Parts: sequence; structure tokens; C-alpha cells
Amino acid sequence: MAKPALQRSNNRNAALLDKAAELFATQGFRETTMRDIAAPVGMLPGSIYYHYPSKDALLLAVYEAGVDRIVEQVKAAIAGEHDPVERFRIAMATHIGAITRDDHYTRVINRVLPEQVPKRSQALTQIRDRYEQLFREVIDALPLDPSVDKGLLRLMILGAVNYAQFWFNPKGGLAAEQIGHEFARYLLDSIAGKGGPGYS
Amino acid sequence: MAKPALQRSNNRNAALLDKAAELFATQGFRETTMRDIAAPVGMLPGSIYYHYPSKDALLLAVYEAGVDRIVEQVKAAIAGEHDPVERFRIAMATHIGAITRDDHYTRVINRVLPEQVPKRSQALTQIRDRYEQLFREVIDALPLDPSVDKGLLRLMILGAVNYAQFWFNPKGGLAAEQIGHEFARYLLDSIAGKGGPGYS
Amino acid sequence: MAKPALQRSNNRNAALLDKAAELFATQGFRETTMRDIAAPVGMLPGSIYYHYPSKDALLLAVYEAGVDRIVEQVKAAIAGEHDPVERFRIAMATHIGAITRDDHYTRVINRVLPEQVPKRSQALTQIRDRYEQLFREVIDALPLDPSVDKGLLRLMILGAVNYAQFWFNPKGGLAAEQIGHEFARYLLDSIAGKGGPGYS
Amino acid sequence: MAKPALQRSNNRNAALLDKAAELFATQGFRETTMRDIAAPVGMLPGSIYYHYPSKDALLLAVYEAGVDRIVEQVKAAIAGEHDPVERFRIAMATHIGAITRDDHYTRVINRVLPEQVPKRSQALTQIRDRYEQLFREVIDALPLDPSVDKGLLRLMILGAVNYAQFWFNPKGGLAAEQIGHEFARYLLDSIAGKGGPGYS
DNA sequence: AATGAATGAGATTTCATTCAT
DNA sequence: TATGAATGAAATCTCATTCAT
Repeated sequence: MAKPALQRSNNRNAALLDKAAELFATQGFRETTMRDIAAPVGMLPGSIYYHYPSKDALLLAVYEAGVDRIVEQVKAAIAGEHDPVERFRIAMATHIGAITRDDHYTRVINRVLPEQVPKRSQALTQIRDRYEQLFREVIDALPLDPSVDKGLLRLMILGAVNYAQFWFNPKGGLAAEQIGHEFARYLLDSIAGKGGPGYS
Repeated sequence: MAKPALQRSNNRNAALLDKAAELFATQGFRETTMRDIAAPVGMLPGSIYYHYPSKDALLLAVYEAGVDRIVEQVKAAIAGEHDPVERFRIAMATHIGAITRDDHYTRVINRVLPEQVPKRSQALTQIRDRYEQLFREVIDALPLDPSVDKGLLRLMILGAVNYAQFWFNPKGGLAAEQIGHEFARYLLDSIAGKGGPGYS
Repeated sequence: MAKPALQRSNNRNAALLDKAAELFATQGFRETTMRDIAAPVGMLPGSIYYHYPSKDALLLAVYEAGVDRIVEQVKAAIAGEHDPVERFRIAMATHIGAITRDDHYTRVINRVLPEQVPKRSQALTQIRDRYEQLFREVIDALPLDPSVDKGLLRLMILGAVNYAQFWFNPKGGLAAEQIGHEFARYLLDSIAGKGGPGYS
Repeated sequence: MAKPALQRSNNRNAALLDKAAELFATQGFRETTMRDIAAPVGMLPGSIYYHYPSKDALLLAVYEAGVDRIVEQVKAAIAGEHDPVERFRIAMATHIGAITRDDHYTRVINRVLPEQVPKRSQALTQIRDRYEQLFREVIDALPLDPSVDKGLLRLMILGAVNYAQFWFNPKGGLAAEQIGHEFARYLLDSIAGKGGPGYS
């Protein structure tokens, strides 16, 4: 009972952002109206503007929170591990877990392209870069054959990994994290003799 | 008099579709207005409706043509080749070539998601499937270790490959087709002893 | 019957501009809504945008037409006269006539300040200058004592003259044109011995 | 404790009014939001309503204070003078000084028209009249030729004088007060043989 | 004396689509 | 074949004002 007002305030604000994340992630940015966001929270469209100055700002906030979440999860997951290969496997598994989970914030990042909001595309791209950076570090640390273009490998992996959010089915066969490990295996384990996707 | 008129009709029709493809691919579907499409063709927005019954129809037509082009190119490229591994390499290289090239039709397929047009999402998904099907065949034919989930591998590859359209820079290092071959190498060649991305 | 469509088109467009001029002049720019303008013309607010790209553009068009009208009237009125003093008298009288008449276009110029529309204030000021320029010429031609600052006199006169639109009452004593002649008399005639507002 | 609190209240109250005067004078009434006024004073929009019941009320208070200031200044300036002509010269000079000075209160009166606030236009007009009244007295006392319509002369002068606030440049040639004397000279002095704007 | 949060009414603008010509 | 004109529905956003605390 100490901070009911603040509590309420925080809730409303958070509820707003949550709903925006959900709708941006599931319907898309342009496909979501301010009314769509406000109504389920019990507000009128104009009331959103007390909390956020524009629809763009709402997207920015969601984007930022989304990247924060992925980065935090991945960082936490690889924190204790020192083996570069293990770190890579864990990073992939955690990342796929983050974006296939029922967390709308993380899904917005791949669902809404920065170019869809010309006025904010630069800002959005910068936020996005923060999470690509993490992958750069993990991949750069891999003890790979010098003939491998690590930059290219990173882009290949990001593509493979992010696409999962569009086809992953929680009721399907593999768990999200297992998918990550499989992906790692197809890429690396083969030559380590652990049975990759080589000729049988 | 019948032919020229029809010819002209086709031209207008084609010009319209070309411009729609270009704008859908570069700006997005919702971000492109009927006026945006009509103006460069020297028409007014309403005039489009003589050729296409709706904006959705325009997208469908572009989608269909885009998938046709990719499928045709990939099929033609692998036509003479019988070795499954080579067919896979060629398919990847050709696919990446198709979607990174300056062909707006092929790019629309990854730029515009079926869910963005709820009324047509089913139809769009069906069109899209036609080109995933091709990959299914090529991958299924690969002589891989039984432990490899070929369905998962296909999704991994589609993700990796399609993402290229968003980062590929024609003035950059590798040519589009080379990227496909690199991707294939990272996945398969290692085990064949050709030096994949294994531990150095 | 030859150009009914065009006729209709012109009428609608003109009716729109007329109504905008009327409302901007009587209510003010900010005080007038697009709905206010559209409704009496039998249109919906959005339909205005087929003819004018924005509310600002509507104001610009009215402003331009308003200045055109004043300048045309004054130029026509002084056209045959060569005596500088007579030209001055006629210019004042005609100008007052123009802005006190029931012509909404001319009244908008003094009713709506350029600064009220920051994005267009420069353009509006430029249009406005066209009609101050005319006064500059007429006043510069006056054979006045060198001690008179003609620039200051012009500003004094513009202020005096334009204010008339706010107090002039067509049913009141003097006709608009007579007021102009009186103003001229108070300023000039005195020293010519014609009985100005000197000490009695 | 009563005084300081009240004092503080007055201060906030005054700060609010000052800012309102400034913004109404420089931006206009409709162009100024409650937030615009509150923010620089360190308040929130809603907080204004503790001090003033509405935006209109704020304008009314500014208007009243503005007229008070002009009237006071003019009255004080002409207080010691008995010669009607001198009183007229001083009144003009002082008036122009008041509205061209950096005093936002006095400038609001000519910047915001009573008609812009329909619900208060009558009240605003009444306030305005108080300062026109002063001019009426000063002009009526002038020993002018009977052919001069003093009412018309007053309106002419008010227009000329009030327009100064829109073009006066403190860094320009003449000081505000000098302008008033020049205006008086163009109107009256000629006939007194002091060299008015007569034919050279 | 002021805040935080929201309302509600309405403003400008956008745009796919229609339809007589 | 296409245009010109408009619709209508909705979208984003603005802002004076309210009111419990």
C-alpha cells in the first residue's frame, strides 16, 4: 500500500509497452494502430501520448528492450563458459531460445525492419547492431581454419538463427535450444569427428 | 489493330507490375501507395484498377512472378548436374544470386511477409512454398549422415540464404554466387576433407 | 454544355478557395478547420486534399490571390494618372476600398499573419511584400520635403490604411474611398493650403 | 507564515502570467499551448488551473495588465503637460515606446484579436477600448480645423501607431519615441511651418 | 499548491477504392 | 483505357481540461 500510485503508473506504462511489443511482433508496425494498442490497456488512443511522444518512440522503446533482453540472456548464458566452441554453441542456442520464446519484445527486432520507419531507421539499426556485435565477438573467438571468412560466417548464422522465429513451433519436435545445438553441429562438429552433416 | 492494342496493354500492365515490384521490394508493401506506383508509369492511382482489381492483387502477381523467376533460374542451373552435392551447391549459389541481384521481383518474396496481408496470406504462403519445395528436393537428395535432420537443415539454409538479400553489397568482396559456395563449404565440405570451418 | 466537366471542376476548386478565403478572413486561420471549409461546399474534409496538398497550401493560394487583387485594383486605378500626389491619393483610396470591400481574399492578408504558419511564413511574407512594394513606388514619387523619411512615412501609411479593415463600417458615414482621400488630406494637403488638420 | 506563502503564490502566479504574455505576444494565442506556458515556469499544464481557471482567463489577465501599462505610461508622460499639441506628440511617442519595447504585455493587445476568442471577445474589446479612449481625449483636445473628422483621425493614428510593433527594429535608425514625434510632424507640424511632408 | 495520468473532442492528413465520363 | 473527382474510413496526433491524490 506504500506506492499504489506509482505502482499504478508503472503498470500502465508497462502494460502499454507490453501490448505494443505484442502487436508489433505479431501484426507488424504499420499494421498496428494506436487504437489497437490502447484499447486492450483500457485507454484511448490519445492517452498513449502522455507516456510516449509518438508511435515511433513506442517502437524504439520496444526495440531497445528487445535487444537488451537478448543480449542479457546470451551474456548470462555464456558467462561461465570459457571454451570458444562451447560459448558459440550456447550463444546460438540461447539466441534461438530468446526469439522463439513467447517474448514479443525479442521478436519485434526481426519482425520490424528499420527501413519501415525511415525517420528512425538509423536509430533502430544502431540498436540492432548491439546484438549483432555480441555474435561477432563469439564467432571471432572460434578457432577456425583461416580460410573461413568469419564475417560471412556471422551473417550466415544470423540469417539461419533469426529465421527460426518464423517457423519454430513450440509443439513441434525439437526444443528451441536444441535447434541451436543442431545448427552448431551442422557447422562445426563434423570436422571434429563428432558426426556432422557430411557424406554418409 | 488487335495485336498492337493488346501489346500496348501488356506493356502498361508490365510497367505497372515492374514498378510495383520495385517499390514493394525497396519500400515495403504498406509503405507503398497506389499513387507511388502509378505516377512513375504516367498514370493516376485510379487507373491501376483497370489492370488489377486491388493492391493485394498487384502483390500476388509480383509474388508469383518472383517465385517463378527464382525457381526457373535454380532449375535451369541444376538441370545438367546429377551429383547431389553439386546440385546443392549450385542451388544455393543460384538462389543467392537471384535474390541479391537487382531483380525486384525476387526480393519482394522475402521483403513482404504473407502475414502483412491477412486476406491473402494463405495464397502468398502457397506461392512461397513452391520455392521452398525446390530446396526440399535438393537437400533431401544429399547423402548425409542419418543423424542430420534434413528438415531442420533446410530451414537453417533458407534462413542463411535469404538473409543475404538484406546485407549483400554488390560492390563488396565476394560475388553473390561465391557466397553460396562458401555457405555450402561451411556446411558440408569440411567433412569431405576440403577444409571447412573446423578447429584449426 | 461544351465543358460541363471542366466547368464543374473549376467551380468546385474555386468554391473551395472562396470558402477558405471567407473563413480565414472572418474567423482566422487556426480557428478554421478543414471541415469548416469542406462542409459548405458539399465535400468531406479529406476531399480537399485532391485539390490542395495541405491547409497551408490553401492559405498560400488565398494569400496570393488576395495580393493579386489589391495590386491589380490599385494599378488599374492609378494607371491614367501622372501627378504623383494624385497617384498617392488614388492609391490610398483604392487600397482602402479593396480591403474594406466584401472581398475576403484581400482581407486575409491583414487578418492572418505570416508568423502564424511558421513553415510558410517566409513564402507568405514574400507575397505580402509584393503589395507593399507598390506603395513604396507611389510614396517615393511624392515631392516631399527632404526632411521626411519616406520609408517611415510608408510604414505609417500602411498601418493607418490596413487598420481600416478592422473598423470600417459600410453603413457608417464615409465611403471607403473617401476615407483614403481624407487620410491623404491629413498628411499632405495642409501645407498646400487646402486645409489640413492644422491648428485652427 | 501567511505572507511568504502568499508571496510565493504571487510569484508563481506572476511568473505564469509573464510567460503567457511572452508567448501570446510572440507566437500568438492559438499557437501557444498550456504546456508551452507551464514548462518554462517549471510546472505541468494541469497545474496552471490552480492559478487560472482557463486559457481564456490567462489571456484576459494579460490583456488587462497590458492595457494598464500602456495607459499608465501615457498618462504619466502627459501628466505635466498642458499644451494639447504637446500632449498629443507625447502620447504618440509614449504609446509607440510602450508597444515596441520588450514588454510582452503591451504587445499582446495588438497581436491577439478579440475575435480569436469568441467567448471572450466582448470582454477583450472592452479592455481594449480603455486605451483607445485615452487617445480619443488627447485627439479631441487638439485645436484642429473643423473640417477634420477627429474620429477618423484617431483611427488613422491608432492604425499607424500600432503597426509599429510589427516592423520596429530596436537596432534600426530611429528610437521608438522619435518615431512618434515624426508621425506627429507628418500630420500636424507642416501647417505650423515647421516643415512637414509637404510639396518641396 | 501542484502532480500524474488521463480524457474527449477534434484536428489534419492518408489512401485504397469507386465511378461517371 | 484511362482520368478526374471524390469518398469514406481510419490513422496519427494535439490539447485544453479534469481530478484524485
